[in-house]
Amino acid sequence: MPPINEIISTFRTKGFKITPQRRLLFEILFDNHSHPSAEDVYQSALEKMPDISRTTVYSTLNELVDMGFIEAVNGITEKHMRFDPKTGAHHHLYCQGCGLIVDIDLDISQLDLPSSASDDFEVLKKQVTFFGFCKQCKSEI
Amino acid sequence: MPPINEIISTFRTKGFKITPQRRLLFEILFDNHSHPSAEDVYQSALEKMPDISRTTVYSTLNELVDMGFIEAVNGITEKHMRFDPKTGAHHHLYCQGCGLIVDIDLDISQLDLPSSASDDFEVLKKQVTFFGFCKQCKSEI
DNA sequence: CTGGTTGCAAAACGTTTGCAATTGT
DNA sequence: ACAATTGCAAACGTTTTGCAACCAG
Repeated sequence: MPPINEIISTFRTKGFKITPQRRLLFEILFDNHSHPSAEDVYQSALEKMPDISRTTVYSTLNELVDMGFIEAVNGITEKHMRFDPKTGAHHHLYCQGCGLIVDIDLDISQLDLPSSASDDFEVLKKQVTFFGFCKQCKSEI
Repeated sequence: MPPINEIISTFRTKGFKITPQRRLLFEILFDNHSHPSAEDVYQSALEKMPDISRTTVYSTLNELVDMGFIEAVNGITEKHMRFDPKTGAHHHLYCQGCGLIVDIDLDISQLDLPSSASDDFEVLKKQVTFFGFCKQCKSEI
């Protein structure tokens, strides 16, 4: 996710308006590495703006995804979507106990599809997910 | 997913009964590499058993997952869950156009968490997903 | 001013649950 | 016979939508 000023200019360029709600949501997401769900973002927003609605949170998240400023996290099986302001190539570690997601930088440029599959498929992105348990969850089993 | 006989014995051993519905669902899933959703399985089942209910499909899928005979596919972000009768370590290729999922056998034993992360985390499984477009979807863009 | 935005309530979606009737063993 | 299973309908949690009032530019 780029600096908030850049997001604001892009929104204005596209004819979107900058409301206090959107400004707050940009701030909540900027540099946020917790991979929050929409509900998490809504709860954070409520602290500073008690009248904000879920509708606004969902629609702003969708706008940010459409513009490529944030991404939905792939690779985990949860009932709700989680969002990631880190948009470059990276990977994730996922704790199956508490749902913790940690960004992992790892070079997998060597890793490629077997040629049998790659002839028929154009790969745009490849991503590794590590599943397991964090220190705390491990100790609670 | 092991032979259907083996699944049936395990069900019986656990005190579960073998109904025509369950038998049909086992057959639909056995050696099925299409990574179907619950709805896909339900639609297939309807063809042979027009009165089967979604409830039965969902509960049988859950039982099979609990017993480890099938797995939920992780690595992709779709609104519905997809199931995989192939349960050993393997990877997936996912077409963002049509939702095609193809099993990929790939050795990633060399691929590990950076030590910074691995100290605090017990990795049980690591999985690669290749995102992109299949031949057909590529040509339709 | 005026079109984009908000927030409410209601709908949509996949999935789960409570329960009475039915069935496998 | 008796517990397990089925199928219906209703509930669930997350996300989307229709719409009237509101507000940023």
